[in-house]
Amino acid sequence: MLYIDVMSRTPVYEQIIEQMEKLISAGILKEGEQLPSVRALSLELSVNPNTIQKAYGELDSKGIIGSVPGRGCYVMPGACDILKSIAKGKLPELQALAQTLMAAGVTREEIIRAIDECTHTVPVKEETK
Amino acid sequence: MLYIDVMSRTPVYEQIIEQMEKLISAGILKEGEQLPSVRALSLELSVNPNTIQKAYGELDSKGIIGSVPGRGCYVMPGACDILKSIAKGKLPELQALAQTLMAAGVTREEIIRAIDECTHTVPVKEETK
Amino acid sequence: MLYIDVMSRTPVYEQIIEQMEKLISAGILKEGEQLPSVRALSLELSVNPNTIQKAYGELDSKGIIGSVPGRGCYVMPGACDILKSIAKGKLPELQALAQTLMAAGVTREEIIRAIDECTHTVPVKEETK
Amino acid sequence: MLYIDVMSRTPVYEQIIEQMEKLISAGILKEGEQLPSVRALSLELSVNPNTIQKAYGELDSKGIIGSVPGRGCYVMPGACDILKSIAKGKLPELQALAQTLMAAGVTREEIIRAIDECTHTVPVKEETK
DNA sequence: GTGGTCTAGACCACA
DNA sequence: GTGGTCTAGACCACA
Repeated sequence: MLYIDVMSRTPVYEQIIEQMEKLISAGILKEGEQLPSVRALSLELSVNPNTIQKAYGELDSKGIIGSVPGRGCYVMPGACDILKSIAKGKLPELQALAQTLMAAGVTREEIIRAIDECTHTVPVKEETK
Repeated sequence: MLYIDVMSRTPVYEQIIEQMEKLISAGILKEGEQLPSVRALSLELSVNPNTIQKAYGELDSKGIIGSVPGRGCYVMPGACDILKSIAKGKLPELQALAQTLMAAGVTREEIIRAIDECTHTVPVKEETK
Repeated sequence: MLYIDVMSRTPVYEQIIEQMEKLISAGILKEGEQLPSVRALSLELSVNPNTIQKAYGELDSKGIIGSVPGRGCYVMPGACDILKSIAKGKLPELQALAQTLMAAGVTREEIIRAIDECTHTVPVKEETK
Repeated sequence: MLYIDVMSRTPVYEQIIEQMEKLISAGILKEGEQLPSVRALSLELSVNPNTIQKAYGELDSKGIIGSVPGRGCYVMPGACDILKSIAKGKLPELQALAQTLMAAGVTREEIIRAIDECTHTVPVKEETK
């Protein structure tokens, strides 16, 4: 269900958070649905339970999942809305990056083209490739 | 000339690198021009000389500045081109961010609007404000 | 009769205790009256019988209900008085909370207003019922 | 500076959080000021560094302190405002408690008296300080 | 020196 | 079985 890149610079617990959030935003993990248990996921990913706990803890404190001792962790109702508004909160970060690039001489068009490239993974119209 | 934010999470040496690079891209520090000495900058910013050394070292290894033992550091000819191509190398990072935002439901238009906002600080045309 | 919130962080058996106690304090379950059986309530709430057992056990050990093996559980005479004195025993908890809030700058008036708000659900004057 | 009650039911890391927050709200730890380091506090309180880390991590994610790797942790500007608004967010909890007490027969007056008792540690009249 | 991440493993309350 | 807390201790980047 999840994939961990041990060599990556981004911490394991963040990789887990990111992937869980994508699964939820994509509707693969639905609101109200139960997540794999800390121990189960720890075994599946060969990662220490504490690391899973940390990831789940952060998702919980964001209000995206609710963790109920003795029963498990669940996707909270409203999780998708929260995720979208958190995402909007990251626009300034993207703005900062864009500004840096443009300060170095990259043009607006080059930036937008890059965004469109990575984004139109799904064909838009007649790609006669 | 430079400003260090001690509370910031980005390491001091990176703050220095970023600002130096902006000064060079903007043509404020011209190619061939001499940089402040490690000691001078360390005093001016109240920062450990090692930290300045590290920033200059990285700029040097990128080929943006050249340091001549005994005489000082100079902006290398071609520095601006290097900076632009490094900037282009950061496009994937921006793509990753954009993808994350769109996965969470932020639209292409919201993203482009954000980029334009932060970017058109310089008046474009008739601002009848 | 009772409602269980599976997503809640307060344990199921405590939810049952709280609601039973409210029913008794409110006089809906009168002293001497019989409670639903462990099995019946377990089915009605889709909850493990052990959990009901635990809730009833705690009510029993507080002296609020009495369980007669083979015949069922009954609200004890004097239950309301016990509940009131237990409630008074929780005043320190409320004091602690109030102190925390005031330490953070919330005023006495804001606190009292909040208490009055949530409390005056029942009309204050002339109950010509 | 801090006191840990090992026998308490409230987790050590929460005791640390609560006390730090009180010190900040009270102005004893001022905004911008540096906190004791993770290791120093861990030694002083005879508590595992991870536990301190967890406490500091939560304060950081609330925006009350900022922790800068390699340099230390600082009280963030605006910390007191955040603490007050968090405190206001706890009013519903206090309302719930008050409702429970009143449902069991405790009167409004008994509750307010309790709050005043614990609260008037500071003399009420003529502070000719 | 500073904070951050992670593993290994114990023990707890709760279901 | 579930999640939560904590210790002991390693290793990392950064100042």
